[in-house]
Amino acid sequence: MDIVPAMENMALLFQSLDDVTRLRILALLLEEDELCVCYLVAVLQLPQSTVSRQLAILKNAGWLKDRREGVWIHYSINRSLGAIQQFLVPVLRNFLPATEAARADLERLKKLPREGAAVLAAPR
Amino acid sequence: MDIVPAMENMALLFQSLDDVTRLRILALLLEEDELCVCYLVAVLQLPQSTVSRQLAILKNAGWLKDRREGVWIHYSINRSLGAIQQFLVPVLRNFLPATEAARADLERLKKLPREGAAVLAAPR
DNA sequence: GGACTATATCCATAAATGTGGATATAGTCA
DNA sequence: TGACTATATCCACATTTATGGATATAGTCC
Repeated sequence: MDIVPAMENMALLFQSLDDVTRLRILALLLEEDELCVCYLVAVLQLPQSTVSRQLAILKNAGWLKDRREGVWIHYSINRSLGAIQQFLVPVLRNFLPATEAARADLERLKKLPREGAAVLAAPR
Repeated sequence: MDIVPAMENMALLFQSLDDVTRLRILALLLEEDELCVCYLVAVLQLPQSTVSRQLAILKNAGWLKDRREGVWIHYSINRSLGAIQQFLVPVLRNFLPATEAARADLERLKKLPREGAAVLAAPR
């Protein structure tokens, strides 16, 4: 990783945003501080393997950070983003929440039991 | 095309930026008002079919505009960009020219005979 | 019309990417 | 230890995308 991002890295960064599932995840995490994978699976209504893979891609691209708490792994927006990403966050904040997909996801999230409560048969 | 861009369209927009060749073209056209395909082929040092195809993708994504002048077709940045693209242009302006690839391309462009002159056996 | 050139499109192929079920890993609780 | 759960990773498959040579299209000049 150089000081000046190479063009190749810029392309990879944009590539990390070219998938609807990834954008849906980012839209959710721009609103909610932190979400565990099981919440995301419930909200996105996609197979767990799919969600997990896309989370890994976003984390790998530097967008996300994860934190383990027992069995759960919570994902959140990385606070120390790269230079380009810092420019892109306002773009995402401006346009993602206005999309129908993001609106529907947030709606679904609000209907779920709050953090700490069991979502999908969480450990007692 | 809705007033509010759908998430799918956002993904497609980012996808149009996920290729190094396309970023190189945009970097050039952010500096130079207009360039014909033959110039781009000479500067990018790629097969004409490859350049032409990527130009079509950028044009289709709304980034570029083309103008025919005889046999030549000149491409330039579309001045009426979509809302998201208007946000993205400053990002591109900030980061693309600093890359080594863009610097080398501009260098190569400066060494070519100026517009109006023949580049590669242009018609007399 | 014929020769020539710039550009777009076609085509077959190779490489990359997404998908979701199955499996592996790791933590919790009794 | 054993049962259970959350998450990551594996795998086979389908889809998409990029590539560049070949060909088609269209304009220019004689």
